[in-house]
Amino acid sequence: MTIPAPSAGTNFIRTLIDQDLASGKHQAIITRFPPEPNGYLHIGHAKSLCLNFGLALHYGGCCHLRFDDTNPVKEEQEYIDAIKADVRWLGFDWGTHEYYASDYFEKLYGFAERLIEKGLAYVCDLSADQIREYRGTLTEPGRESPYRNRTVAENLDLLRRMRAGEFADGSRVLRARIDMTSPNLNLRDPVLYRILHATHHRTGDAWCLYPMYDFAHGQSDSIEGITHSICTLEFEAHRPLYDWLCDALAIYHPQQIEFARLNLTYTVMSKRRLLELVNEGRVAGWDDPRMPTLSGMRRRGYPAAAIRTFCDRIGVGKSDSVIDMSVLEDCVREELDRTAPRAMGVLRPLKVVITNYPAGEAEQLTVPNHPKEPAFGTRMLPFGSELYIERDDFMENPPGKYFRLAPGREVRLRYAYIIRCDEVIKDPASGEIKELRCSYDPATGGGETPDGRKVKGIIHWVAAANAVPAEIRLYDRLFSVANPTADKASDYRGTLNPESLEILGEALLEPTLAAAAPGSCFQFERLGYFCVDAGTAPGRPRFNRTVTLRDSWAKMVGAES
RNA sequence: AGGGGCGUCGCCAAGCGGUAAGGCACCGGAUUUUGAUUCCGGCAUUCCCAGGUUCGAUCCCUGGCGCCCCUGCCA
Repeated sequence: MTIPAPSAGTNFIRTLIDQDLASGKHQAIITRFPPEPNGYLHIGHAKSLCLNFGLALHYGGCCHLRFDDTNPVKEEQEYIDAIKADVRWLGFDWGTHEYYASDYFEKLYGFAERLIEKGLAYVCDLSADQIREYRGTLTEPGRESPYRNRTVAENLDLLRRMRAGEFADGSRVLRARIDMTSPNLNLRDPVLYRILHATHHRTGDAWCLYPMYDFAHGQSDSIEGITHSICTLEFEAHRPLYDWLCDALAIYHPQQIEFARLNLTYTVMSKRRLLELVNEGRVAGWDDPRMPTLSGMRRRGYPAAAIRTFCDRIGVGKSDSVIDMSVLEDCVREELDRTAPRAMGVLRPLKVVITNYPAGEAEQLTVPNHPKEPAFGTRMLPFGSELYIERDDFMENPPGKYFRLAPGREVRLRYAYIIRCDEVIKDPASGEIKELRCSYDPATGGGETPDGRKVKGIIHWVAAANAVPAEIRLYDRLFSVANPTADKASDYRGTLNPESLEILGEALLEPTLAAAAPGSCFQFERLGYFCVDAGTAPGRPRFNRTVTLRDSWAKMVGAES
């Protein structure tokens, strides 16, 4: 596994840590990545991963992987396994530092009793609806619960009986005793524990009492000695509670720091919505190549290194932002240009017969696997009298500046000869072009043009004789609008792009591609980067298009229409 | 409306009182057996607005305006 290089750029969090190190507040830093195992990781998590692990790498500190598993009704082992696989794939190593909030349940419960003993928490019998009523609103203060002044002894007794399973779900909760008039609603006696008779994926039925996020997260940070607890902006209003709890319990007090979560154009980034897309069958699963999940991107062919570069490039700040998808695609192209061997494949084949090439004969061309990197070596490419070219590379009535094949025109077959189109054969009934009759110039092999004539167009091709039939999946943006959730009046699903997946069943590839291993990535010359799908069947490969090449011709044509 | 944040180029983002980095996108041009890559050049007299302090302000002060988050026994 390649070791990710720590980011070169700086940000407000690094500035803050530099100060903490300089002032002697800390000698070393410990961060953590705290996913809840209730879904798969997405590119937004990658930002957090790169930040937290990157900081540890940069400062020679340590980053813990901690599962925030305090809600048994939503969490599953499947997600834990998937999350660990994704973190590893991204290139990060948590060593022995794999933790679970559920490992701290006993300790957390002890904290609860400590709070009660200090008169800082109480058992409340109000229903969920009543608690909401008592909480007040953004502008009006809340009212104190009638159970707020129970004695320490009574609270302790009740909490113990809650733990013992004497009460039904929802009948009682443990609350912090803070201030019902606080302008920060999180401080209006927040719920710390709720009763949940549910089987936990790790602790089984040992508990029927589960801590809320606010009473688990900061405490777990404290237990692990986290120095900088980095979370997203929406937890900003929780920070006063985070601080209050650490102080009330008189435990080690980590510093919570918030940053802006990642948003990407043409996709959604909430686990709830991604789960909906999966459950409603709008995509083929969490790892559908159109999904912004790490597993989806991996299947799509995005290299982990490209995702790390992306996270570096976008920076870390506190202002809400939406990153253009082109930034990610640029990172993917940059990485793949360096690392992907070249190959030839025809997506939508058009038959070409070379009339002056001896029928039945063939030759083997030796061609490079990378235009700039000799270390990639060479491979053999068969050439014969029957070939296939891309339908797009021929036009009967080409517009100006089109320099591919057209009747009477010449074009070079990449790494082979120059051919001229002599005849167009059509289906008499439909008028569809069935085949091209061309002649080749034997003197122009290997890139030679002895007479110095100019042939601007170079196209890719595949020899018919040994062509490998393949299925190619073309992906486009999942949504057809840049910000699917911007319009709060309508459902984001209405903006799903109906053309986000196009399946091409008749593609033809050069022979070497038949044996390509699942997951391996190639550049199909002039088309884009493609990777062998994880679910590919032997004998008939299935490729996913990772990303197209930049295409200034398409841009020019698109601009005119 | 109460509280907490944020506002520098189309999208991100440096900048921390001394006269606006960088990336993506976009537009030119060179090289090229991928209309790819690479390369070279262009792209904010201006930092949400208005006042003020200062020799000097994107950076400090005051007042506006705009956007985001908070009323789960989710995280």
